[in-house]
Amino acid sequence: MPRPPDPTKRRQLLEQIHDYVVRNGLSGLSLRPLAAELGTSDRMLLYYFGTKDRLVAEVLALDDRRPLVRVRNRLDAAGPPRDAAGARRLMEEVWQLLTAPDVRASFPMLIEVMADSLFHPERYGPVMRDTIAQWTDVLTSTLLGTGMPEDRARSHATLLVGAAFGLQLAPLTNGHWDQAAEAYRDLLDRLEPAWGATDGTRDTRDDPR
Amino acid sequence: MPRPPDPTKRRQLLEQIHDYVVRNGLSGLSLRPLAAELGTSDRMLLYYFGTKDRLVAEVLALDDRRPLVRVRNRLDAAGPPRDAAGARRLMEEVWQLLTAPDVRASFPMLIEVMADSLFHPERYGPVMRDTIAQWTDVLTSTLLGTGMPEDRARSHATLLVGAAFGLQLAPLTNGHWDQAAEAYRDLLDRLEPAWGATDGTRDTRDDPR
DNA sequence: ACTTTAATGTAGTACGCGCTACAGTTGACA
DNA sequence: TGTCAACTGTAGCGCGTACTACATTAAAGT
Repeated sequence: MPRPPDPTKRRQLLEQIHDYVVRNGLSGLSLRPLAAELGTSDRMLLYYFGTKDRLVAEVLALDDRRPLVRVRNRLDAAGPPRDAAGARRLMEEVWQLLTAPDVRASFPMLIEVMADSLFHPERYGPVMRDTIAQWTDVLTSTLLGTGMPEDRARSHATLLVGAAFGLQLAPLTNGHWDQAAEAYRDLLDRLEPAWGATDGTRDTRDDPR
Repeated sequence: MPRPPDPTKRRQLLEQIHDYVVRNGLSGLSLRPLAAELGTSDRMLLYYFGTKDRLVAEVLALDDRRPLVRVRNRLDAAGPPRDAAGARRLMEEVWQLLTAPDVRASFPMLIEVMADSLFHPERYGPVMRDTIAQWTDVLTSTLLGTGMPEDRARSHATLLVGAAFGLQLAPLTNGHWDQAAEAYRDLLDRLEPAWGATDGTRDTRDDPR
């Protein structure tokens, strides 16, 4: 009901809520326990955010914590790879970004949101619906920069995104992260052999010819 | 109306509930709307299943509707592939099984359960925790049957499962199923080139097209 | 000093939830 | 036909939920 006149405190609160949600999930989120852990009251949360739905929406819209945004920023910053080795390095960096500790920590929540938006597409609306599509697009355009034909770029991007996503699921349940990383590297090796394989060991520092 | 002691009606009810859950999700499942759509009452559901938790557990344990069980049965029935083409055919059949309409329809629920068990591992306990690990094991042993070295078999299995899973997610949100199928086929082509070509001893990666 | 206004506490409302107590109702069988 | 046990409808309990009405504090502005 009221407008939020103190943006910094609101922002700080929002980040704390984000952390809580990442740790505890979104499906059973309840204002009172949340508020209790933040040392405040449900009354205050509603004061600042008006409604639970709006609160959740804002948590999910915390741009600088969203994996897609990070990946896109990184790819944009790097620009199109100049050679095959550069493409390979970039694809490995995508994996690095997606498996960074905080991104990894937010994956359960991300999956939760995806599952929920499959049943209720209107609920988190544009926030999530096209997440994977966006990833695919970002990767496709990057691959296009390597001179790859478009259909192959799109197919590869679809595969890379799907694999990167699916490969995160297994370790989340059983903790075998190395297997997933190895499988991803294996995929890169075989997907575009011209990119050059790192051949198992990881002494691949950038060697610009 | 009341005729039989139990088991058939209970079973029938259970299958209706399964369908409802597949359509409407599990996170917000509520006995009264569920019962209403089945033309009965919450009272009856609790009469037959005792408690909501037990009801859900039984829904998830409907073995013959679980994708993993189907895949395993199929692979068991087929036995280890006799040649490279057989392996390729089997891997394509895995995809077929995982994208069969009813399996596909149950994917959102499956993802939902996985997300939930990431936050609450005890909730669906052994039902789900090792699902992906089991898939990987099943595929690994199948690939071992082709004479592939163990580490490669495990890596490939991890990759195939991860990709098959991840590739289902994108189309669920945007409906581009052909892209996913194509990407999976692409993966098979490149993962073990020997599968696509004539028998021949499997060789390491080199020139595609 | 007075007024305004943002911030917070207290108590409560209306509702949906899982679940239960109790009272029938029905059908099989003696 | 009467009895018993399986089945089912009705009403409601206790609880947690999002959300609100009202009052109070505290500080800033004039």
